[in-house]
Amino acid sequence: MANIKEVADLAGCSIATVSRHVNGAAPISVEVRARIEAAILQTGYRPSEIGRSLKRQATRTLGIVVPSLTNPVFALSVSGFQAVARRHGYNVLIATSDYDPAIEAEAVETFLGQSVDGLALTVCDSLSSPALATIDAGGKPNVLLFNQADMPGRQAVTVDNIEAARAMTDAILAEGHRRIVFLAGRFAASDRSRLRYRGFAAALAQAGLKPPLPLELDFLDATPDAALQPLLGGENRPTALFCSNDVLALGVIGALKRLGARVPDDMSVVGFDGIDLGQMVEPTLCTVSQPARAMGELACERLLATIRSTPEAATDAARFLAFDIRRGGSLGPAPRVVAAIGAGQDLQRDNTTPHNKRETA
Amino acid sequence: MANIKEVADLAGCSIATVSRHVNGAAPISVEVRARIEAAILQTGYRPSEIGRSLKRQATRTLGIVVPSLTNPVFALSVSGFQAVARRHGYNVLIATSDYDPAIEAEAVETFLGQSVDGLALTVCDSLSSPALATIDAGGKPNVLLFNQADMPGRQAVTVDNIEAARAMTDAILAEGHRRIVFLAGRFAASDRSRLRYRGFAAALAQAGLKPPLPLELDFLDATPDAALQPLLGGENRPTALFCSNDVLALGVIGALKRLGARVPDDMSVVGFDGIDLGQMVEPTLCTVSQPARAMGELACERLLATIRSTPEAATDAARFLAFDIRRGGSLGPAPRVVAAIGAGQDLQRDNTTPHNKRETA
DNA sequence: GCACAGGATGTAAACGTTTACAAGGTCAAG
DNA sequence: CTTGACCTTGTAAACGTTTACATCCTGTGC
Repeated sequence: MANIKEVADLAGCSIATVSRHVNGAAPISVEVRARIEAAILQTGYRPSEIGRSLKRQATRTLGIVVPSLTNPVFALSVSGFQAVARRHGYNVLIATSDYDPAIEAEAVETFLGQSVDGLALTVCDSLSSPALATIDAGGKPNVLLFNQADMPGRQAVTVDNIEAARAMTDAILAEGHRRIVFLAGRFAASDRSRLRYRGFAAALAQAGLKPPLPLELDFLDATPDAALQPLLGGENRPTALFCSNDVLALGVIGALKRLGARVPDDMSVVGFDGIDLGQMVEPTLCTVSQPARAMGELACERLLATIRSTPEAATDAARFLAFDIRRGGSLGPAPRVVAAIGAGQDLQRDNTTPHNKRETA
Repeated sequence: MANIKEVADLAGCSIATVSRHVNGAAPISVEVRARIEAAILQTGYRPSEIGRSLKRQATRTLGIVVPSLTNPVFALSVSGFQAVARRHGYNVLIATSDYDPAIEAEAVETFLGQSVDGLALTVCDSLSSPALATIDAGGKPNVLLFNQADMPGRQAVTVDNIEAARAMTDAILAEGHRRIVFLAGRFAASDRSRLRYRGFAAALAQAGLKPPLPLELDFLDATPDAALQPLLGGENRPTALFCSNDVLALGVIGALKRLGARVPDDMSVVGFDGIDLGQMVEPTLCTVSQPARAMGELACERLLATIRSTPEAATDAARFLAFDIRRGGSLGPAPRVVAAIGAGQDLQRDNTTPHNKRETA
């Protein structure tokens, strides 16, 4: 509201002097300083960052685009990103794409219009993202988050999705499972899902098994019961489900319970991400844990380093972070006798372990 | 990068004409239009929002401050807020206060410096918030989210926390519980917690019971086991716990299980917020559900209405939204025989309901 | 007594827009 | 032919800063 000119007039000096005082850019005589301070107090003057940005050609603002905030793994990374930005005096503009490449591109467009100093992105598909192309064209500092680098030189903060999924699949195989199905939420709209499936398929192939096609579930549908039903019948039903992320896995576990299946006795379920919630449910969720908050923090640090063109940043731009196969009650040994799940299940149980034994033991 | 002048020079016209074309503000002859479009394509020109903002004295940017993004109830509201903002062509700056009034105030300060057009806030304490005072001083459009209005005329999107907690407490009492403890996360840093406690205490008093003091847990501590232990011994232990929010409630349920208590047979637990996760765990969480996403959306709509000074907005500025007492398996009847919980519990059980009966029935 | 250093302040341009106002042109009505 | 209406375009000011450059003082060293 009050601008620098008002303050200057009130203090009886020029706007340059006020600016210098506000920025501590030059020594100001005590008398003038006192008058300026009084004027600032009286007018409630606050320097306009937009005036500054215009002059400085830098906004001290970063943009971050994620598919959604309702998946804790993204919320957590945004949280870390924002915390680091704040610590360095940067603001954060946020946008969610809802897994839609068009919205994603539009968000990037908007952010570029806002002259953000840099961008962090979790895109639907790093290989075909129009958003990424736009950014590259403009030469804005940027970093991928959760996506893997689509080209050499691209900064990316992520785990190796293929290797992680392979390791998790090996863990499932080690429990004796032989029929495992990969469930994906938004398979088409997530390159992470596809990479994880590749790791899954590779592990199965290495074990001499033919990997079944992934089954796509719309995980915005809170009750995937109907979609799951076909997996529960027959002698050849799967005994384990690899869900492409934890939110999906928790939804699937809930659906399985409603359908009368015990997890993990009748069906093992594993996820990917390592959200906290997975530790709170029973059985606890077996999953691939990635350090989401730290990833958001690191993405921000890399981005700031790039903006300040600290060369150190570029060094291991795309090196993978460590993941962790987190054991949990939702993965158990394959049942020795496989029975169809559903009505009449009680008669067919071959395992009478109490539900909570695993956790309270 | 490229600015309007470059485009104008390349197109052989004045910057005013380019501006008019970009904004569709006036008819442009076909030839000139073609030249301008070519120039824009060639230069990759994108109008600078910061130049616009300076001229227009409006940024089309909103700020939102919440305590954290890791609590789904806030993440969800931010998500709704951002979606509505986007739909109206507004950007969103985000900040998290981590329940610290100082950070909260600093964030508001920063946002004002950025000349946001309006602010949505979930403050620690609406009655003593320095941030709120700052905003009022500047006269910026603003709306509280989850906080109740601290003064007449303040816009606030929230449920009636006192009434909601009272209703939930009545539901607990109706199950026969007589010793109920209120557990709060960050009691000191959340006016919502305090209001909910007041409703809780009022309901108990009305039932002729003396409300015990609230027990404060640091819910950032993932394992509140030690803090909970004292509540589990003796004949006079509580049989129900009212947690001030769902995240805390889920943490408490997890801890209780580890400590050997069955929920709800040995101990009932209820929460507040109605996060989706509560429906995925077993037993499902009994809670007060508030429509977090819709609240974020409404907050944004109210804010935009205020910015455009549509009078309609001010009408029911602070009217409460409806809440919903969501039944769930975590609230059961009070045990007829109360036994201490811990080692040897198996011998003292007076209720042999299978763990999952409630859900699969 | 003079030159010069250095401190404090002012002047004005620049950053990228939008827009009031002015001006030029074309055309139709009188 | 003149007038005015209307369409298209240009000129220049304004938005709020920062900062190079200029200016004016004061004081010090010779």
